[in-house]
Amino acid sequence: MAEKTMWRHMFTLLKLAELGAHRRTAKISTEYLAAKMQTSQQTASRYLIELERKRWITRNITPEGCLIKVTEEGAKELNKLYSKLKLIVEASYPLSITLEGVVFTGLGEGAYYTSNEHYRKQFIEKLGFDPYPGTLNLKLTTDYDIKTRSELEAYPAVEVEGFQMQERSFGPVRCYPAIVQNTVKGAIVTALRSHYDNSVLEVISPVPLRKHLKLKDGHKVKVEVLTLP
Amino acid sequence: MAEKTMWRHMFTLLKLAELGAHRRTAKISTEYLAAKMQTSQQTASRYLIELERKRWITRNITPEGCLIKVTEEGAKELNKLYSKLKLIVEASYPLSITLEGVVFTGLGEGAYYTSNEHYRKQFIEKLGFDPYPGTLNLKLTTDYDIKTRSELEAYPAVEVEGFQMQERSFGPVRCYPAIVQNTVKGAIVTALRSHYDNSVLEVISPVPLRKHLKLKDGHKVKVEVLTLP
DNA sequence: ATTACTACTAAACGAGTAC
DNA sequence: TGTACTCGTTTAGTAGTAA
Repeated sequence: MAEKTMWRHMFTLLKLAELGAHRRTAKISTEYLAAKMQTSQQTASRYLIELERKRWITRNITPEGCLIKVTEEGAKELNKLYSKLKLIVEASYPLSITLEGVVFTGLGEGAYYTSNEHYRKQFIEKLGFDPYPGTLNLKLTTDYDIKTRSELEAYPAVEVEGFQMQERSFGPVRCYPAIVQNTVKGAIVTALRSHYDNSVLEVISPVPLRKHLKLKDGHKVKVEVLTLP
Repeated sequence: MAEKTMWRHMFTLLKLAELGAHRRTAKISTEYLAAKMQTSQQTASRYLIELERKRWITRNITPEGCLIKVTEEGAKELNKLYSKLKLIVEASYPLSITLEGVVFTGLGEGAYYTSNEHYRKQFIEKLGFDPYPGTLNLKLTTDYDIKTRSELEAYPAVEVEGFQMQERSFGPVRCYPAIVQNTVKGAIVTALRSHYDNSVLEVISPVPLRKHLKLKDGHKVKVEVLTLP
């Protein structure tokens, strides 16, 4: 999903696969491919050269046309696209939801909870990272964000179990993996405390988010919440 | 699968769906989309305008961004791509195989068989067309084509049953829907007669292929054989 | 903040053609 | 036949900016 040419290449690969070059060698001339792709012979030729460079196909050029086979790597690309589409088409909830909120300073209890060994152990195991002590608090301001956040509650989450410690009881926590400001890995946690209503988002991350993203109170932050494992 | 811009649009639609605009309304600014697509804000804006024109999405432009939802029509496009990929990725044999052969004149028995009511009835029912009397005979000349044709035998075919008529017995026929010269609908039929070996391809079609495609003996013809229903 | 226009630059395309 | 090069043309992409 990297370069810009990716989609032309993906399209070409798909066409070649349709024409029988997936899992077997097919004889496909540049002109034939061009007709199937509704482009010129020259362009089809260029595409094949590019795909060969990318190692998505192997070619054996003969006087009657190219013997083309999609490589393992090429097949992997088709599979990746297929999986992505499968999730989108078959899932009943979106793959990701982006929320935006304004940074504010909380009561400082986040550090206590994220440092708690019972929670921490589960975060590491279930989210794949050791949370930096503390949570980043975001206030959702628009109706859209508040509405969207409440939609989120219905989607499956990573469940972190509660526990009893001495005479205090710690409730269960629902987490969603998330990407903060399109760059930093983290998660949003809900019901960690009951102090805040659902116009507040609490974000944890392996790195200190405020320092790392140079955030101050009042800054706007985008969080892309991922709903599927 | 028509225009050239199709793939840019498909890519954009897929991204929007990933960002949550599938089956729900998502707030996605042109700048955010641009970052996700690794392009400029202006280009993302253009894409959205184009998608809206195509009615693949609906937009509600607000000062904080666009409220975007993929339309029914857009969802249908995603589904189409998904189905196509599903066939390619999950099927154990290719979707189509293209063979090339040289026109030659047979013994003229094809007309007798294709006109036979027992066969004809089944062709109409199972292939969806009433065959023009006669078959187009193609001689496969290259090793590639002969080898590919024999691969074909292993793939599921449309089975036309044999029958007894008076004292003669007519054998079963295996058919594969096909597209002749990239334009004309038809089918290849095997075992209609045992006179020819597997370096010969017999093609039937609702139209008179020789006349329709202005074919003479010795002309090369490409037949795209479809392996799936 | 946004979106999207205009004017320009960069890239892709395809006709002609060599091999 | 084939493929793929050069090169002029067309189209896509972006910077600047208005609304």
